[in-house]
Amino acid sequence: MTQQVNIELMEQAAYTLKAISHGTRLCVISLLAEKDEMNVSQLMEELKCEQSLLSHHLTDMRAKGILNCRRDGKNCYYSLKNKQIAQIIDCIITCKCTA
Amino acid sequence: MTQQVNIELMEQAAYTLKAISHGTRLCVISLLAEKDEMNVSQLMEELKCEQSLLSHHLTDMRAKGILNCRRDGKNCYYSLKNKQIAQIIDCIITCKCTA
DNA sequence: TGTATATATGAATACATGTTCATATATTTG
DNA sequence: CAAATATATGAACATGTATTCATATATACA
Repeated sequence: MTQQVNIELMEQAAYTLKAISHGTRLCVISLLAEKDEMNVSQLMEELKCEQSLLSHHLTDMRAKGILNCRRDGKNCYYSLKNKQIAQIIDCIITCKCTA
Repeated sequence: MTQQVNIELMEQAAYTLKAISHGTRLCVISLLAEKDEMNVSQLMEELKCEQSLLSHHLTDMRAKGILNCRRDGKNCYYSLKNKQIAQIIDCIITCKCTA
């Protein structure tokens, strides 16, 4: 009586996917995949995103285990908890191209 | 003056990601990656998902270019437009394990 | 200690997505 | 053609997510 799909596992995957399914958030991931670490001001500048809004995005992604944060003086440096997550971006783009 | 991230591209990627970021939808993708084609009744049975709700999910994923649909008599058979999309599931699961 | 800078937080609102229910449509078969 | 089966659709409602705005907190520095 083995299941064909592990529904629980898919729910977990969906939880993480939801947390990154947003233009700005994918941009953050893409940038952090390249630069390893960036502080909020740098991200704001790069993404032309308003301070508070960006902060909400970052805080949420951090809460959901996607980002790490380290404070250095006045600045907070964010980084990817697991760089592999950036592969998802390539994966979807490839899918659309191959479609 | 080259951009560091292609915001447009990330928005497009987010559009597709949003369309699959749901437990049931990931289950559908996972099943179709294995079985190539399944009709709505088979999916309903496998996923214990109510007819109308499943139909909405399928119709939307089809509209967003993720699924294909072919009618054969009374049945509609769904399939993945591009099997590569199933890699996203493995990708996230791996990310969480490696994290 | 007061002021400036960097970032976070909370509440309110706006917007999007998921779910349900009733009903419509397409196909097959008697 | 009427009934049964498989699936889709639309409207209403519920729920979740994004955005804004005002304000709080943390750190550095004069």
